[in-house]
Amino acid sequence: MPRPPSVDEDQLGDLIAAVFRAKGYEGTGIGDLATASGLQRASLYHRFPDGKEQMAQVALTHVGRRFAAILAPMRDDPDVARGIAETARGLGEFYGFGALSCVLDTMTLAGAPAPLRDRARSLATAWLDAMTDAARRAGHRPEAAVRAARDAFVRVEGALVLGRVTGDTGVFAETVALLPSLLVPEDRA
Amino acid sequence: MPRPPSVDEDQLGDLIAAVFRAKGYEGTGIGDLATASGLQRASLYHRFPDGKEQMAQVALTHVGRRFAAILAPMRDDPDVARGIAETARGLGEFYGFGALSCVLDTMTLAGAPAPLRDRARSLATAWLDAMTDAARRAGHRPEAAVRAARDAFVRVEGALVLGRVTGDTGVFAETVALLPSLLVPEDRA
DNA sequence: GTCTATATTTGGATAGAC
DNA sequence: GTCTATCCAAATATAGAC
Repeated sequence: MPRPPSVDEDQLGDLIAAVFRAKGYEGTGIGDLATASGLQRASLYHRFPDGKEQMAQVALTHVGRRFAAILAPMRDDPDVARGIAETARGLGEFYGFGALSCVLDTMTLAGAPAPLRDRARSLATAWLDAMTDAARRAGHRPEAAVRAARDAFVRVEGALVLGRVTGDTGVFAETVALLPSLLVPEDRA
Repeated sequence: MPRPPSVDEDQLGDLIAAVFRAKGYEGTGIGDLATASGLQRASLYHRFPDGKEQMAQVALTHVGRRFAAILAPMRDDPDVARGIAETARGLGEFYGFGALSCVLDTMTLAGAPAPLRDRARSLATAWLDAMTDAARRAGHRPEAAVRAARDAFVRVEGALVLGRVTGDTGVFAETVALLPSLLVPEDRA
């Protein structure tokens, strides 16, 4: 009878994604993934026959699923402002309140395989589109909504870099707390 | 008689820094640096006997010098607002108008040697301090100056990530153009 | 499906001639 | 100071037993 996996697909995706997002594509070794997952390297190749690049794709897929869940309130809550606030909380938690990095940053350095970079771009676009749409529904004009979403993206990514470089996670915390005021117009907050 | 170097110290620092900033520490190979510099790998080891980590330190030192020059107007110009505007232009150019990455981002991923991360932090601190000081002299109160500087840092770094991930460099251009209004109080602009 | 053991390639680093 | 040639360790990937 088939042997059950020692870690299920989703757990494995989570563990792998954590390594890639901290160390980037080239900085991540199969040994790092083995250590993080509790599997031997050969077992990882059994799960992902196409090797490291496939493992990285799995990491991005996992992040995409996590992100979709985080963005859901902003997209679905009839009270858009409340949904945005809930999504902001989710983002804060997802990024370890400023202590973690973003795969969109760390996995897109020059040297990463083009398919990975493409996938990262589509993740970024999905996130930006979701914020733009929410800002629009919250009362922003189309142009202002696009700008607000870009601004939110820029501030989150920049605050994560600041946190990693200086060790100060406070700016990220403030940034996340500020997100609703960015995406919801003054007079609708 | 001693043979003159085929590339001088500063040129070499520039070429090496360009590779590290694009590919990060682990993503950069000695072969990449050799290709970029036109030297053989062994020649790089002659220049930098302590190997890759020393080469990365040289890259950071070079970036530190470039940065000092870019920050000079903001620090020295008696007309602070004018100096800030000039520094902003310098930053825009240094980052290839949004097409390049920042070493503070790419060289600080988990896995980079601690001394490198320390050096990157001190570079970031110097930049933040310079902006804080300028904002203070431009008329901001101490607390507001600190916040303005952090905001400027966050926006620049975030816009560079956005540019790398989505290919859209326009946001970085806008960000740089906006820097003076961030660092100079409304009523002093 | 996971493991131990191993093959193969890459990459950091060195030796020594010129 | 730069080069060719080489060493050696690390990393990706594979083979085959359980």
